[in-house]
Amino acid sequence: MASTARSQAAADKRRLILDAAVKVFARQGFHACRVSDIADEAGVAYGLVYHYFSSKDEILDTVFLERWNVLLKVIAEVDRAEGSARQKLCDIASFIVDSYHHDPDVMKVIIVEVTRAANSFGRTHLPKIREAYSLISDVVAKAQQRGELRADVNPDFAALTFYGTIEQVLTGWIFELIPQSPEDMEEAKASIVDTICDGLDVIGLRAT
Amino acid sequence: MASTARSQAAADKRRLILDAAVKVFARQGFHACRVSDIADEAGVAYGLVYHYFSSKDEILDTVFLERWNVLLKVIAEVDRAEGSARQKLCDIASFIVDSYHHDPDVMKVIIVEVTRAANSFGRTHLPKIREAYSLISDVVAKAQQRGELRADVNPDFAALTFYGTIEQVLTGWIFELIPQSPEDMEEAKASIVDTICDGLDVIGLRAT
DNA sequence: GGTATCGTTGACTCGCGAGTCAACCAACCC
DNA sequence: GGGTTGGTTGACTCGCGAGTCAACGATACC
Repeated sequence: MASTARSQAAADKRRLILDAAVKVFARQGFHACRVSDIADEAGVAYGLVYHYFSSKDEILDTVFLERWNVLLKVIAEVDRAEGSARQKLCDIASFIVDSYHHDPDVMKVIIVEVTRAANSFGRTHLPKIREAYSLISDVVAKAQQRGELRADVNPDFAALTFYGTIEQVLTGWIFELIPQSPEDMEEAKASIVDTICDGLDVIGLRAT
Repeated sequence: MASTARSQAAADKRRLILDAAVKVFARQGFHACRVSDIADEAGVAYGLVYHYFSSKDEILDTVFLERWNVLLKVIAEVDRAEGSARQKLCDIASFIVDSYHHDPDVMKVIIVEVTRAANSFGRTHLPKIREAYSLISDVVAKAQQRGELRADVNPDFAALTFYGTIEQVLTGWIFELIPQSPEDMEEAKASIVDTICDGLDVIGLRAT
């Protein structure tokens, strides 16, 4: 109904600008780039950006929320499903790694400009970011109740470790500190979960 | 020799500005604050800041390097000392946690404005930051050779997990996501190492 | 006590880039 | 085909804040 040729074209333009913004943010960083860079990348006039978005900030907010809400939905679904804690954590890690594999730019922007940008957008979106921590914490807590995971680790702390490791791995890829071939990515999924669940100690050395 | 009353006073002023900058950076963030805020906080004239530092950036660089070099020295010393891997990792975690306990503002600035600021100062100081990863990786690798830690975990990956967890915990404290009484901090030291070394799984569930 | 040195001052410049706006144009409607 | 709506344009404004600089003042040295 609201889908005349005209309003469809408008929606496309908005998408076009959003996608261009992701590219530019990923390439130059949010603060280092100018709004004119986004307009140029999208091939539209400067002013049009302000027709679709009220500010430069709003563009980044939109990029972040669009993707983060998907992540939250996926984690919640994983939590509700049947399966072991290890499987669930693996599913979550896999989804994030696959997201990066599929579209490195969006993930780079989200992590570098929001999640890790504690003083600017990270602060604004702290509640949203905490939701993810909290959902992961739930997965751990439930598994502890089933006796599947050690009960003597604070589930919030476990969530911190799990998410922290994933973020570090993605950051490593983003800044080319660690290899990132498709095989490396596949391996990382397992490594993350194994390290978190099994620990670094050799078997048998484990403290009671 | 170079320690006339005058040059001593000059060194003190430099220190004064540096300390004021830490306070201001911690309170407002590097980008959000103005150089005049630093001058005000230090109780000196605007221009004097530029007598001691060539730019706003150089102030943050100085704050970061001063402290980070201490960290690198400590990790290297820990690595050289006798002791189990668990003890060494605990020493490193303790040093970082104690640093935060002793002077939260400096650590906040280092983490928020440099270490986590991947697109601005994090990029500039990447080599320095990597040194820390590399030193931690060495600690793990040596312990693996002694048969003390599992050999099937990439030591670089282990370093990522270890440092990532610590950074997340400090970030949690900085943004008041997790409790940070002196007892919490003491407990965190042990929790970090236990979780990393022992894993989340209940004993016996561990994969071969 | 005269003068060179160097710390200290704060008003000023200057470039940058986010956001505005008046005009323009193309599709749709009657 | 005249008019209305709504997308599109890009030159312009405007505030901000980093960095400059000319003048000032206190200490050291002879």
